[in-house]
Amino acid sequence: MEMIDTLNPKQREAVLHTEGPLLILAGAGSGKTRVLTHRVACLIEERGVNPWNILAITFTNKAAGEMRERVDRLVKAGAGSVWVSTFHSLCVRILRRFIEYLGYENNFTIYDADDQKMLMKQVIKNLNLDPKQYRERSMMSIISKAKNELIGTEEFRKNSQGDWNLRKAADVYEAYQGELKKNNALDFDDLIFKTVDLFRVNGEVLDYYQERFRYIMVDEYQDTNTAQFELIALLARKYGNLCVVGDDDQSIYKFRGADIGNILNFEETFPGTKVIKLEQNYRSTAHILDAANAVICNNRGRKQKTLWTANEEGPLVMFRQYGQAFEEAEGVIQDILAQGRSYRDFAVLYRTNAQSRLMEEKCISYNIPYRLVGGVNFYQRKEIKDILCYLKTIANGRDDLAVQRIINVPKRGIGTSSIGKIVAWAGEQGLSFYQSCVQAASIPGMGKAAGKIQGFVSQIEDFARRNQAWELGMQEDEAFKTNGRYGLPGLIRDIVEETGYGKELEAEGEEEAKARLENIDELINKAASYCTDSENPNLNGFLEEVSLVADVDRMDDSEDRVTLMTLHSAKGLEFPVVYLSGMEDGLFPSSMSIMSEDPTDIEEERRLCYVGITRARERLTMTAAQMRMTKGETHYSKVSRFVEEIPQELVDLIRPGVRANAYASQTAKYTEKQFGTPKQFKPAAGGGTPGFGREFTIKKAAALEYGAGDRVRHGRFGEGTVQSVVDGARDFEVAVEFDRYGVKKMFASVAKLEKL
DNA sequence: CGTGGCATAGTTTTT
DNA sequence: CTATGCCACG
Repeated sequence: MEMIDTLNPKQREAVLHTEGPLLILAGAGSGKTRVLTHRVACLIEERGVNPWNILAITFTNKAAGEMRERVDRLVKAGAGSVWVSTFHSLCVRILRRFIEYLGYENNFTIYDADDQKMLMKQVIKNLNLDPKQYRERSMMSIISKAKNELIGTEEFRKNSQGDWNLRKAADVYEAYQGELKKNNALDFDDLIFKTVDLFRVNGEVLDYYQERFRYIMVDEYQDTNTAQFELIALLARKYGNLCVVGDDDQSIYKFRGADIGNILNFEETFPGTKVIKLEQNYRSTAHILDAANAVICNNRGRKQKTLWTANEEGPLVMFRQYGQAFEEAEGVIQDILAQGRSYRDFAVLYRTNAQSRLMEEKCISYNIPYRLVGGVNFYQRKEIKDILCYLKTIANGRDDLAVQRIINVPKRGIGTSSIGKIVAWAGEQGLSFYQSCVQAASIPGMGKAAGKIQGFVSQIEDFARRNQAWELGMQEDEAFKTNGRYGLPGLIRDIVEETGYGKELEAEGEEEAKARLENIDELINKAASYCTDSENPNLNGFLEEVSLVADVDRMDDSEDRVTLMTLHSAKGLEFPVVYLSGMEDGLFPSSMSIMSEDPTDIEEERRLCYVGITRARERLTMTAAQMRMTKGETHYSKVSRFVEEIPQELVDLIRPGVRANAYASQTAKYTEKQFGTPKQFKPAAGGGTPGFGREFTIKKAAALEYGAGDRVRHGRFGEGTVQSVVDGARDFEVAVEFDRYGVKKMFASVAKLEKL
């Protein structure tokens, strides 16, 4: 396994430790994906593990895709059998096979946040609760929290004794689950919850998957919630080969139920755990990393570790404060233009999606191509949801929500009163909404609307017939697969045309309608590529794939564009040049976290800041505005406390009325007096080696003039004693105990140590 | 039954 | 400020 030579000792250790529980604490940019992929390779090629028995879990499809690709490249045979998947798609696959044990049908549909909201609204209405007092939002978050904690309806009710409000919430929870079940639907949290449920209820199914997944790896472990933890723990219980990779400093999803305790207590939970820390960062310049460390070390309750790098110092971190928020946006955009590098090298990050607007406007006015991640998800757009609801109705008439959404879109003259009658009839007869539609003629008092409803039903039936013909035909005939005759794209086109949906949009004639039609075209393209890429394309498979995509997943980096996104979306990504905008107290950290009684709320924000800083490879600029409009009011804010936490000497700062560190213009240079020998910072050429962090050119010396025990001097860390010298493949790796900075490891050629 | 106008609430972050 | 939702009128 020659590729092992390219790993550093710690990485190598992590790769070779294949048996038993393993916790890899991987700092930002320390090459964890590399370790994971090599570990898979090691399992298969060195340990003789059947690829079929390996499971790698990630949080996003994008991460899963990247890992899949790299495993395929690394492993010659059998890589395809390794199961690389997100938590959610793993669970969907399991549930599609075995959910009948829980009383659902295996063609269940998956509800997204919008669907949940609609359903919740109905539930609150049905229970005759005051919608002012019981908001969908807060009810949903209570239920979501419960599910993430694996608290089912009965247990929730038990816990709610004594608290009137909680008892009401228990009613809502129960009714909500009842509706979901009636619709044969699961929400996102259910996917995990029900899978754990399944494993607990049915020992055979659990055993089957325990046998199947003898080696389990989990990425971004710090962001797992209780349900996910339990899922993994159950699966790993039999063989105990569980390897988790994470960084407690990058835990940023507490609001979604992520429990940082899962990583902090891993060693206690899994006795005999081997812990390996990856502390060498290959991504960022020393200045960027120092800034990140300076910020994060203000947090308590973290695993002690210090990220270090052998990379160049790089330019100072820049901080710019502007007057108005639009001036901030303007400043960022002009800075981007002034650097004259590829647009794809830049990312502008912010705390809240609302901030994207100003940046977008400036990009448009300066004609800068940009890619917006997040905000309104493609699949949440009205027209896309409409079409998808047609498809859902065709696939599974039991999804009442979907049917109700489209029954009068486009206008068929079926109004709220008719729909009310259908719902009532369905309730009386114990039918689904759609079944009730089928019987429209027998519903009392329906009148003229009955014919219209029947028209709708026969249209759906017609589509369903065509789809069935395609799905059956496809299995016998390869040509069907590639949309040669009909297929999914054809079905969507027919829906748009035959229902009059397209006509209705065209009739509007507005700019917006045109954009909608284009979006539908994009959906058709998506369907076409699904049909070609998928082994066994079918309608349900398509709906499933579509319901599990996040926005980052769709981020294609082939085009040369500036990336705009939230700090949360940026996790796991890296860019040569990063802007952290809106560095204002009250915005980042958010006022919620500042007001909060719980001091760990601020710590979560700080971790978010740490994530943001460590996305940058070469150049980091933080910006803030003194004034910003929110809810129609101008707010004045102070500079974010996180900025203040960065030592002054690391920052090139400009703010109205204040100057420090002799402003050094766009191409930062840095002051000799502070850092000793100035180094020429040369940004590596854009689009370098894909995937793994940038490394600056290293020339290995033939031999070193110093050895263990010698006193040496370093440009930045001062004097120290050499602890060890390891002759690595590419360079000597030297560990030095500095008098003032503690132990640091570094590459000899980069560190340029001077023997005393 | 559909539309247009007005009132109100809302901002964290998302698989 | 903006998006959504509700109500009243045609």
